Amino acid sequence: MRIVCEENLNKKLLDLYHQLRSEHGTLKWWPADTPFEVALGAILTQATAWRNVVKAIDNLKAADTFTPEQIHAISQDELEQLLHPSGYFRMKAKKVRAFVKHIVQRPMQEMFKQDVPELREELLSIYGVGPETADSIILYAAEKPSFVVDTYTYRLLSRLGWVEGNFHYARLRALFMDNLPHDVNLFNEYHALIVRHGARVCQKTPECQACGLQSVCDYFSN
DNA sequence: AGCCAGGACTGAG
DNA sequence: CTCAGTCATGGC
Repeated sequence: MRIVCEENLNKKLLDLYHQLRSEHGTLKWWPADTPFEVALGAILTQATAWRNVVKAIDNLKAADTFTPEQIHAISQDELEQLLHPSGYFRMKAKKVRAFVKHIVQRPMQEMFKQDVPELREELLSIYGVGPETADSIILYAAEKPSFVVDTYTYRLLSRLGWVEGNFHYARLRALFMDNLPHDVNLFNEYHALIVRHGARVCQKTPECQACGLQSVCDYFSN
């Protein structure tokens, strides 16, 4: 992946942000009540529709198995059954177990005392936590400025013609973080808007030649 | 009836 | 390091 146009990326990224906001409003993510629920959702939503994640989380709540300690106490088989509707349930159970094992020994609030680079490294060291999951936890649970990138982000920028080539997480994240103020609320809303845009608006229809959001397409087509 | 969803890990070249 | 294969359910 390479960045096509380097100049004025700062302004372009802010313009795109405001276009998305005018289209979708203010979202104030993440759909969860606690930092642990954010992390759980971040792992469960890997390559999975959010509606299926909700089913799994509801199962955990209904079984009164929703604290790190409670999840840590049950078996792999039991966890697999509860996570079943979220897909990849064997892998997800393994990942969730690795995560709770880590934070039972070292609570999230302790981890969150670190700065972003150290916190990110620690999260990445946990089995099942890759770059997007780590950044989601940092931004939406720890509330520290680490930009979250996903396939929707790549599609949008790719269709706008700002990047070319294969998806590259680190370069895409750097594109945002090197050209925007490190503001938690800005990063929060920006990623949320991109996902909302991608999931609800940007369909792969023939008429969607660019990104699918008409105002964005119109605005950046000149 | 396919196609694909807010990825990460593994092994091969 | 780059990349295909693997994991799996449920909604449209």
